[in-house]
Amino acid sequence: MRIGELARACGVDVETVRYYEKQGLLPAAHRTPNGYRLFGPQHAERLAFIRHCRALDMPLAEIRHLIEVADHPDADCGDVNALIDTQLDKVRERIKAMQALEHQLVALRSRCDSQRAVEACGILNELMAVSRTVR
Amino acid sequence: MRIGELARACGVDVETVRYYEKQGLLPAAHRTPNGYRLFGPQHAERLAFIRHCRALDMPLAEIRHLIEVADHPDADCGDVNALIDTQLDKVRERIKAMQALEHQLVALRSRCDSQRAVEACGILNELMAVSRTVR
DNA sequence: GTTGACCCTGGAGCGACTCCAGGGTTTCAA
DNA sequence: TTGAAACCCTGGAGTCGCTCCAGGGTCAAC
Repeated sequence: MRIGELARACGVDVETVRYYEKQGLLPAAHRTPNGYRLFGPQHAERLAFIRHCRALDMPLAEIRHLIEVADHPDADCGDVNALIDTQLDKVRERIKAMQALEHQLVALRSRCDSQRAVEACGILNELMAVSRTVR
Repeated sequence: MRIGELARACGVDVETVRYYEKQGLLPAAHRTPNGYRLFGPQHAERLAFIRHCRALDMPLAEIRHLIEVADHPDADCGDVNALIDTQLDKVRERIKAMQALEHQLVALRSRCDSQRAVEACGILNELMAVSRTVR
């Protein structure tokens, strides 16, 4: 199949497919005589695998690692477990930070609920006041 | 004060201060005869303001907007409210996505808890299986 | 006089794309 | 047969918010 078909099948942008190929995450496609890329089902499978990992917010470097491991069926899978654990830790940390952020924004938002002059805006005053304490 | 002192006072990297100045978020500093930047307390206040907004994960463009609004005390503060609301929506959406991610990763991790050959690794098998359904 | 801490500029690098210019090819219909 | 739309190619620049680097200058203390 051509690049557009592959991209559509996996819900990816055409440019992204080319990017993955350039980065070596996707094996280089065959070419038609006019230079168009030709992909097979194994490309689609790998692309879907990459997208699934990306949906889990793994960086490309880790996905590359995972692919390498998967290509050596005799190796030990401890690496994979560790990788998932690291990823899980990162995600949990980010959730915590985001929730703290949410609380701060809610508190900030409650300082001003009406349309007034900027001078009297509770939000701006709050932001400014915090700045002043740091000075 | 010189750039290092300002940076230390606000817990920012020196490079970051120069970056903000170049981006026009911080007004251009005065210079000593030898070319060193000289900052006043109003610079420190604005830098702290920027950092506080960044801690709330606002993009620099929005902070720039906020600064412009704050510089016109007669304007209406509805913009500020809307900006905070947008920010809050974004953060909440990201929290939801991150939580879904966490669940997926936990489910994935539970598929393999021992050190076995990659071939039998539940995690890799799961990732591959999902890829296959997309094909 | 030399060591170390500080300052300057301009430019490159990060991650994961996304977009663009400037071309060629295929497919379909009028 | 012509022409338009949809597809494909490459190489390179742009995005965001920094961070780092090379290659220099300045200044105070020992």
